[in-house]
Amino acid sequence: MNPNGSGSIFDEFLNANSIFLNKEVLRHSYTPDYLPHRDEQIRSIAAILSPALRGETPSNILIYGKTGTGKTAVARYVGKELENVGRNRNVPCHVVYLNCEIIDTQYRVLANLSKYFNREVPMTGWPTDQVYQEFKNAIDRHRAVIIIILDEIDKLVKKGDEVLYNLSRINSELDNAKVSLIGISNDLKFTEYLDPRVRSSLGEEEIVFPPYDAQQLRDILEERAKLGFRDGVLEDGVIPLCAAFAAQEHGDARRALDLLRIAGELAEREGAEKVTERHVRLAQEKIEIDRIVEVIKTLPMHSKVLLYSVVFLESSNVRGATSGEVYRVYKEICREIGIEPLTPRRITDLISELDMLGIINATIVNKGRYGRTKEITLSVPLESTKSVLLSDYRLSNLKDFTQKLSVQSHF
DNA sequence: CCTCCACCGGAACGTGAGGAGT
DNA sequence: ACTCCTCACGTTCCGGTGGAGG
Repeated sequence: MNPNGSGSIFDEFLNANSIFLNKEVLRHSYTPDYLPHRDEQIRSIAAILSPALRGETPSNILIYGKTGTGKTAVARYVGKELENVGRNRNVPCHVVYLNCEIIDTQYRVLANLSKYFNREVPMTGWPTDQVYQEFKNAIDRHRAVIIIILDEIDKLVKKGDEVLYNLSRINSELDNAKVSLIGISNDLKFTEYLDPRVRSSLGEEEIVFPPYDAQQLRDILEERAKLGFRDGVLEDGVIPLCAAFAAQEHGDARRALDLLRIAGELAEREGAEKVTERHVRLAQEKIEIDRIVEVIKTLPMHSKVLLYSVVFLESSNVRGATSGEVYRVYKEICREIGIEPLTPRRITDLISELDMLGIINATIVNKGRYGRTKEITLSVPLESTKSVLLSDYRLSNLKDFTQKLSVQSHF
């Protein structure tokens, strides 16, 4: 027994009557066995891939759809099934999944593919064509159909379409193996940047995933909730509310699942018996705040200083400061932390950027005789914004600055 | 009705980093 | 190793603007 008089400090959190049965199924990385409202897409992908089971090369496929429309889940699901059936029928099919957001260069794609077929390739160092050769040798030893799923393929294209060109014509250089590609993109127009030959080869078949509506999102959540939560811990309104919030967010199932999971986590942390609509609203708020914090954290330094100027003015009870006022404070802060201020022209652009991001609100107002300017207000919570900004080491010594000037402003 | 404030925002240009080609 | 090109970020310059006050 520890000095606190209980077993372990984790006991309280390991308590048996947890709300969750299995939290993993509520993550969007989980591939469920049943995907509601995607039968049509599953069927068409299966139909396109079915030649693989006769040892023939399936057409390449491009899958489009916004985030959280089930593209990845469907592709992986069909891939898994194909491998299973192939194994039973003794027709070897390999499905390789690559996320191009992480694996985003030609070299890394080829190195990862080689690794999948047990060819160790150093993460860096070899000439690209040697890795390509290595990969071809690795797969061509056996008679097999290989499906390569390239998720977020648009990220790959930004760095040049050479990989896609090579992969799409690899079949003509192979004797035994057959390769076909599934590209997944949430950008409908990304093929515009492609070489026409790659475009036509890659887009032999195109499938669009429409967004889910609120009712469909409810079905999806019900399905996962059965596996993820204990019986009866969800109040009636919880799932519909999650679905409604996510439906506003262009029918994003990922968002809906996040909401449900986070609502559950919040309830659990409170020690509540049930997940209520209030928890869902709190979860919605938390997701929004997390997003803002992330955006602010990754802002360039001058934008941070600029935002801090707005924060400073608002904490001195100046709401709707003009660009001129904000700029003067900004210059002052720059001097305080020893950096060169940018010109007003540049600041105008940075203000517009912050406006676009929804962090501040800038509206043009005419004050007649007294000119024409933008009135700037903060549209995110003041205190949390301030603390995020101050957590940047370059701004950290502004804590005193706030006090110094806010004392002055009392005059 | 005219002026003129205090800024907006377009255009052109400069600069350094990073990638591709050779 | 070298040049060339592109791109993001900034600056300089400047024409434009809606309405309070004269």
